[in-house]
Amino acid sequence: MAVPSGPVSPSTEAERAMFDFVDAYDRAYEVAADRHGMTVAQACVLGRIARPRGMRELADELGCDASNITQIVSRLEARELVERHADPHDRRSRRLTRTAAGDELNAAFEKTFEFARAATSNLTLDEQAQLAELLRKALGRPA
Amino acid sequence: MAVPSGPVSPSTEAERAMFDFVDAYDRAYEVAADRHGMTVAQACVLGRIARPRGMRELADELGCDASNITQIVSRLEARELVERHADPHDRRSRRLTRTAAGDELNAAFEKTFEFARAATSNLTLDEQAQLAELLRKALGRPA
DNA sequence: GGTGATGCTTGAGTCAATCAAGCATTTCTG
DNA sequence: CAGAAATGCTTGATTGACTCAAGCATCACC
Repeated sequence: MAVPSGPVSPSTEAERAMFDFVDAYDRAYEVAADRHGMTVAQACVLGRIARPRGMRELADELGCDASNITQIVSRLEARELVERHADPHDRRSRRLTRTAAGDELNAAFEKTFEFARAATSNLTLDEQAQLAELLRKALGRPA
Repeated sequence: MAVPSGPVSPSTEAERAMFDFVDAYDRAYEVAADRHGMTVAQACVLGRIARPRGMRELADELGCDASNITQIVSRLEARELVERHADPHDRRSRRLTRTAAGDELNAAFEKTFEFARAATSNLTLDEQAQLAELLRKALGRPA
């Protein structure tokens, strides 16, 4: 089930458009992950290990418990997509890296998840800039 | 963990803005559900029972197995938020309805999930219309 | 040099989700 | 009309995500 799967009683046309957009994005992400034999959480974690990362770091970024990351990383490690290395500066910490296979799978995933590319390709450059600005403004985080 | 929790190597400013927007939406939804003692899936299902619905119907809409709906509805039913009634026209089928408590909780949830309202309130009416149109166009589903 | 914080893991438990079976009912078809 | 196929839902088994509570090792500080 994509999250949150559709409109929540949107009251305006703009709200409905936002809901539909988010819904389409989430579903596309899920489909892409699945197509590469990953869960959403796994694709999400794998994607973040472009550079060496710590477990804690990822947990904070994703807003979840560290033990959750332990578990997800263990599954990725079992498939030899990521590796846990020792951190030379702190022996409690782990430096996560992607293996070559992990890099490959991640690239394949991103290629499959063409949602954003498709979305932008439906817009002119001007429109893209406009959309970006409006989304930022809507979030209350002006560029 | 919000899904999909952040950018997937976005290559353009517009793509990054979309990612951030979706991420913020998903997180807000999760927080709101949690605040009312529901999971994302539960809030999502509850929200769709504004009018009587069948199990199959919901499963199709959410793109998941019917047995998944059975399970989620059972939890909502245990909390007396929804009820399963017989369908007079098809005795295999169930007509799901919200109880008064279910209506109330759903309303409270929607009030808490102020994401869309907040987002639109950051925009002028003109900008809202523009955003809606751009999102539709990006999705390739012109209004 | 001990005390407390920090980074990670383990174990127990809940929920979401899928698949395979199975039951009851409806619908189609010969 | 009767038998076969399809449909709507549930159950049971299994996997994964997620949380919390504990615990271990290491670091940081006073």
